[in-house]
Amino acid sequence: MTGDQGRRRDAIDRILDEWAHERPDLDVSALAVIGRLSRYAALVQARLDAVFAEHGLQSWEFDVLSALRRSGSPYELTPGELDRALLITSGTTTHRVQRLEARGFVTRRRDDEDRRIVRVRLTGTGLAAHEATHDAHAANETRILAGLDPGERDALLGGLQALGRVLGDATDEATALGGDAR
Amino acid sequence: MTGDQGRRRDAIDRILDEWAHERPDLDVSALAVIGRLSRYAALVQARLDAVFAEHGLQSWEFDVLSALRRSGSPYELTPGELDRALLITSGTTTHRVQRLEARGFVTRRRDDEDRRIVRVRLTGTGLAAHEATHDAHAANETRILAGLDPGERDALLGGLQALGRVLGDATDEATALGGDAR
DNA sequence: CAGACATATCTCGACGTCAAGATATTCCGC
DNA sequence: GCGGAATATCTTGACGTCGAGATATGTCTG
Repeated sequence: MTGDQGRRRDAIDRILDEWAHERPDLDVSALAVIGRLSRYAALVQARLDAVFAEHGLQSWEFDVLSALRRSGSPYELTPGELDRALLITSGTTTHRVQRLEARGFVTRRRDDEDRRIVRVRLTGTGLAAHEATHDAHAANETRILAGLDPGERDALLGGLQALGRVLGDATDEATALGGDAR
Repeated sequence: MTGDQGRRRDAIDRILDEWAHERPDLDVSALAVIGRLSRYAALVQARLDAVFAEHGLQSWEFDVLSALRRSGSPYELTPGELDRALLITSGTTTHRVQRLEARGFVTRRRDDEDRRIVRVRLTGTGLAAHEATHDAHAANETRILAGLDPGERDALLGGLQALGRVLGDATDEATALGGDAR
């Protein structure tokens, strides 16, 4: 039902073949989707990492800088906001911010109104590091998808949007860990 | 061009909105795809992890057991084959196999013909652990996708297959790290 | 206004992974 | 059959993340 006539066989096809041989009774159609989602996300991430590395950044560094940048002037968020934006735990945020502070990319200061709150703010250096990397990163993302024809690309986007709906990824249901967008 | 009329807005839409406000000149259409790919892969993984945890397994444990199981009787692979099947480094494989051996799920032995090679074999206990978890896992994957209508699901699968082609994920080009399929 | 609860951040220890290189074994060309 | 290259696995140290809980501050209720 999914017309893979003539398509080049990939690593997931081989896994499906193995299951078909070992357990022909199984329905592997969900695996065909979820296996690819997982695998291709990892392959794409590796390609993104390569460009970040060329600019002397780790993915996690770019993620934080990007979250601050897109929040708009004065490029400032609290650790809690970073937790939620990046789907990471608070301990991870503390650690990330410490290292970005050490590189001079952000500053930290207590809020005076509510002294529980910390304000993490992009420095000029941090903004410059983001700017210097962002164009190459965006071009990289565009290049990765350039091999898709418009129909395929729309299908992928539409399918992912539907998946997002199913996963309940709407404003702040904030269930889980890992992953992010830059 | 991608008709998101009436679609519920998700976390990626909010990120795109922020960029549209901060840098209206940017083309964020690739981010709309790749951001979702990354985020949803992580959200799906969290759901899979939950079922593995109910069965006393970590994802990485199930991954290894599954690779051995689907390889067919005698359920035996070398560490190198596991590296390639699971997209992990050899050091990680050594570590994983040691811990699975400690749990009694696999055995390790040197090959007699070629003493560089190790044979990692599923034990009865390991096979049982896989069997006990596999059905729930498969049902979980099916359930995650159950909210998609057939057209959406085909679009997602087709889009991912096209992406796989673009990423060059064909037999053993083995570029990168992370991710896997179960 | 005291006490209980809520919120925000940080600390600590454990874990899984990677990258680079060490070791052991086999293959190959001469 | 010897020496160097190739292959397979393991070792080591560093790193990023998590989960649970500690600390500090703020809010609300009676």
